[in-house]
Amino acid sequence: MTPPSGPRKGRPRNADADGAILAATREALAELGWGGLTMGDVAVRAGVAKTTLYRRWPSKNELVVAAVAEQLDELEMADLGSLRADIEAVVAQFASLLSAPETQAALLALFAEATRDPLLRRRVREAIIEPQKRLVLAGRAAAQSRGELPLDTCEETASAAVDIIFDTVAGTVVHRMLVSGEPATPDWISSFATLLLAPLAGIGAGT
Amino acid sequence: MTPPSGPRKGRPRNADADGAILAATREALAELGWGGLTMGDVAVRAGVAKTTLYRRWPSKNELVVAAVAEQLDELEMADLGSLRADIEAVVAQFASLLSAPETQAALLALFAEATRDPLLRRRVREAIIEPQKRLVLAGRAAAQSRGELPLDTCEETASAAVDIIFDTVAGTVVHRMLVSGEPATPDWISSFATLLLAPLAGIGAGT
DNA sequence: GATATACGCTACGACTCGTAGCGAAAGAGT
DNA sequence: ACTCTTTCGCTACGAGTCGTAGCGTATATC
Repeated sequence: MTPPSGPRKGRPRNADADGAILAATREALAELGWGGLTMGDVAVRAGVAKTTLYRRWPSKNELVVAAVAEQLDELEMADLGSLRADIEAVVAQFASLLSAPETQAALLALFAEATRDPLLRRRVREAIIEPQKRLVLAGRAAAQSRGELPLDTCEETASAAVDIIFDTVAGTVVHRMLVSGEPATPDWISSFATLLLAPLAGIGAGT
Repeated sequence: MTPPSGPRKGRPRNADADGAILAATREALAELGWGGLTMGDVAVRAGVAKTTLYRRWPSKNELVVAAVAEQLDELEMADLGSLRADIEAVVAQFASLLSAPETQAALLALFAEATRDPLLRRRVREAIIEPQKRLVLAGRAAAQSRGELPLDTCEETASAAVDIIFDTVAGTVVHRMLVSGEPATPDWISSFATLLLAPLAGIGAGT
């Protein structure tokens, strides 16, 4: 995407431009959608020439992948001392991110294009989806160290559990906020955490 | 969309064309994505002139809404005698529909465009999302009549429950199949049903 | 028949993608 | 100080698309 290591000779790239372009991309995507997003418009918003965009990213697809990936890297898993609190915190954080119109349109538009372009789909998985599974792994590990969850007995089972938990959390929150368009209120988050904890914590362990 | 009631005079519309156009739209959307979908291509696939498309739908957006809505109306809630079986059946049905590339690209592309266009979003909610909540309502009613679930005590609570269940089921399945790209195997469906049943059925009722 | 609509075809203006060429700017190496 | 290399902004271009308009023709009702 960007040159592996900064070029040694010649005029250096404007360091501020990358951030400005990615922010402009998310902004434009939110207002205009994938179909309405034009490279010329992004260039004007970012205050650079259109050729500068193509000098740094090879196509619209790659530009949008970068713009969305940058946004989602903000997520963090807190350790608040209980599994329920951790779940509610990360869901709230995720929901807060998804409540920004920039992120909404950007994420969905990208997923949509990815269904047709296998290469883009791979890039989305690598750059956006897989990195976020770290949240589930961190939350599980913390809960296990606190004795809230049993330790893993089988590597394969544990991996499958991480996948299904990730699908459920990400999918449900995304669906509620982006498709149904309902906000994730504290009450809703609490209900959802209860739903998640029941099968995880076993009989009598939830609160 | 189509004239409120058939015109009384003049040449009637070709009745077969509507179906052919909608099918061609889904097919083209699957192959080319939202960005690659062209009205001219759809017209060729359907064997009609481009002007015929615009005579029946005012824009690409409206055409795709109609194409996807038609596809999702196929879903039905079976009554198999137990809540678990009903859930697994409807999830499998939903997953089967979403495994078709036509539906995948169509749904996501539409959701993405809907995030920017409030009017389109309303049309999507009315024509696609809300009608499917009937599945949750039917499943709950059947389970209540079998004594598997308690009867509703509060109208408002029941409505919120329907919403959260719908978000969770639709969101998780959509996310797994469309975003992660993993198939919904019988094992996965069974695990997911367990996850859903735990909070619903209370202690000791699941299997 | 007269009327009214749908149909297929072709052409059109406005717009976007991604590329190419230009002169100028801003650094690194000698 | 001078050269070399890369980036920058600008303008223009070919190919392709959207959505519309006009034409002649087909197929129905009154």
